[in-house]
Amino acid sequence: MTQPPPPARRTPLSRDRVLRAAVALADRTGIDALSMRKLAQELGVVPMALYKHVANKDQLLDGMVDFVLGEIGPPAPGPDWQSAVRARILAARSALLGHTWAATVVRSRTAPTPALLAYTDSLIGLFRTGGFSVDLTHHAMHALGSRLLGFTQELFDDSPGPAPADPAVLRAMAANYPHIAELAMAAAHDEKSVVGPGCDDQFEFEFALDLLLDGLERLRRRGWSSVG
Amino acid sequence: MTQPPPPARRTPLSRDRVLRAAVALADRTGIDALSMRKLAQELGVVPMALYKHVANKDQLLDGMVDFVLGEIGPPAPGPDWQSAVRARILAARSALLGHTWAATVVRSRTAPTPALLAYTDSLIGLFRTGGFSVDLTHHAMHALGSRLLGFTQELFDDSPGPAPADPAVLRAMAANYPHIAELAMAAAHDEKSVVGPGCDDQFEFEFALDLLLDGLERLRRRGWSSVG
DNA sequence: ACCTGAACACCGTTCAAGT
DNA sequence: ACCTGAACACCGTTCAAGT
Repeated sequence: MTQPPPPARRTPLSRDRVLRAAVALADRTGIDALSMRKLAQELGVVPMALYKHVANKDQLLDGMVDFVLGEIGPPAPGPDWQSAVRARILAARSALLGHTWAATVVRSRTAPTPALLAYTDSLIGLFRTGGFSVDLTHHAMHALGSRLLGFTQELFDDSPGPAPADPAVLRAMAANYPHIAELAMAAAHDEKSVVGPGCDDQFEFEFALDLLLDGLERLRRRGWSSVG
Repeated sequence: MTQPPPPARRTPLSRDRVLRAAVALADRTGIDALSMRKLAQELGVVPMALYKHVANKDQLLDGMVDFVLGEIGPPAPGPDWQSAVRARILAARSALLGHTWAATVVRSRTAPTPALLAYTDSLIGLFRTGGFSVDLTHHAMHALGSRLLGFTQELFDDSPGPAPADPAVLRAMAANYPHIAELAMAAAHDEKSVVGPGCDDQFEFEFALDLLLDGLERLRRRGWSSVG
């Protein structure tokens, strides 16, 4: 006659709760350690329960991207298109930098999510109201690419390793790659660097961004057109 | 007394043979279908046999990248730094485009491989002999990033799907994302596009590349310095 | 000493059996 | 109708047993 105790159900699962847990888990343990099984365990739930709220893992990752993009906030009006676009891109950058895995996951997506479409649409709007033709806006969007979200793909991770390598190895490096060695030496002694010896990612990002935005402004003023 | 027939050994395994088979398999079946187990099967070998020639799968992928980079060929001298750099980057691009998986795999690598270091070194050399300071060269390399290898990360894949979607969906898209719709309409009707309606990737790549190279040349002429 | 089959510790997802 | 445990079809890699 005694009924079994009701299962100690936590607040019922929802898509939102699944996504929040996934973001938190990825923040804590890294994106490689995020699996459907571990996420289910985290939520005190059997793996298959997740599939009621996300169709599959790809859709989970899409949702996580949208969650982060939601932290960007609305565009702030600027005195001109260039500072408005610049501010918006840097806002996206700081949102993505808040989650170490975010840029990696965005890179792996191919289909746009609603938040990404909305963000893209707002940026196109900034160009158009700033006096860009449809044609030039189109090429500007392609030229900026992932930089619109505040990150870039570097050739390789050039942050200096924890310990300087074996001197013999270093000497061999310098002999084989003299130009790289010259750059590395200069960067290592760079006083202005914020992060100590090595490269200041934020400076490099803004340097490249301004190079592109300045170039685009020059084309706009010139009335550039790809069909001309 | 009858000896067992000698095992019908194919030419013995070597690192080079493993890498060539991996490249061929990835070319044929895509990078997602490339597993250590399938590669071993392709070579008529037990999976563990591969581990004598590559330490693990990461090192296999590194080797594959180096194989593709080896197809770039040596730098050709140009009349000026800008055309020399441009030609070298476009050569890298065409090498990578020969393997659909190459850009994806390069993106996933973090440590540089010998061929990538050699390529990077040669590009730095082109800047330096072209009159760039160490400082400006450093920032130029960061600004170009993966574009040095001839590819960029787009925000999302905007190539038009095979069939135009449900008209109701299209109308909803246009209502929610008016600026994107405007661009998409213009691109779809673009006569000059090489690939039919849609975007001409090669044009977009060169547009952005020239925007950056032109900007860098302007900085070089001005004697720009980050510590100034 | 060398080689390798079986095993380990995972995956994402399907599916049928249970309530 | 709903839920879920077990199973399926894979992974990369370790390791001990066999030659």
